[in-house]
Amino acid sequence: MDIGTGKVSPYHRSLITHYCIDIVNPDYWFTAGDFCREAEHAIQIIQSHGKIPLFVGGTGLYIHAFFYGLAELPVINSTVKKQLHVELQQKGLKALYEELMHCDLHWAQRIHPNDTQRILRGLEVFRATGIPLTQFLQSKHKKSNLNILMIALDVDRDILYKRIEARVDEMIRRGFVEEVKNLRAMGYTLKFNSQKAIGYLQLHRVLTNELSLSEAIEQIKQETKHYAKRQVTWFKRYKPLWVPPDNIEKIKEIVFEWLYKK
RNA sequence: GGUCAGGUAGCUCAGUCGGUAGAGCAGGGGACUGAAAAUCCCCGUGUCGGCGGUUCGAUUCCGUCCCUGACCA
Repeated sequence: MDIGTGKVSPYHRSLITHYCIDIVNPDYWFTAGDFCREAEHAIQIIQSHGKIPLFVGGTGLYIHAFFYGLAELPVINSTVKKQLHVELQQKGLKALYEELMHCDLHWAQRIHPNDTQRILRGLEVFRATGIPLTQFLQSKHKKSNLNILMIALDVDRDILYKRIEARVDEMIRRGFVEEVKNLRAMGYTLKFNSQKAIGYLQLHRVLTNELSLSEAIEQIKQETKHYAKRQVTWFKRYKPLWVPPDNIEKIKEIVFEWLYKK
């Protein structure tokens, strides 16, 4: 999964060591917890070389989980998850939400009755452990020892959206469809979570004749714009330093100023 | 040229038996504790094509003109 993920090129990777890339296969159910452990490990290596780690990316939950803590939670048995999906089909979401109100009222009140994913999460934790999710959440540990500088790239929305469209067109040009064909040939179909990522999902549907290529491209562009908007919402919350992305000198200046102040 | 069907929110369309209108999508804002490139919440005034007429009152009825589409010449 190189093209559709916008993975850093081998050339750039030869210049700067990147961590947490190519660490799992497409059949692995990667989680925020996995990310925190991998990132922690990477940080230790980087710091042992006397260097400063840079987190680069846009997955709001992963960043949040790493810097602001994640509760200690056991891995939930996948049969519990599968059972819940079956029940969702049979009984409907309302029934599951009502069950959640009985086993974890605090969680149920915190989330919206339409929020399928969080309803399932609350139930799977309770069913697997007998303990409400909200009780686990009280035990999170903060990484307060970290001194971080958060920089966010500030681009006008209409320019951002135009760049997203160009980026998707470029991915297609570079052989994104072929990449998904190859994944299918290796057995990586939509039953794997990794294949539900923006772009992969739509192209799998093209290859099963559920979508035309042009429809898929439009959808990928649209979904990416929505995603970018959600990322901006995450970042705003941390009150980062917003910098013009093309002004490298300005960014360097900010970073050095921060380093010396430290 | 004629007949018919349309012209309503950025787009696709509902609707008003006459009391100035609402859905989906797009767009904007927000939430976010192991699926997160996910999941979900909130936000809808627009000469209802133009001009006349009828009416207390017209986007709605009538006339006329303009535009689009289909069909007939």
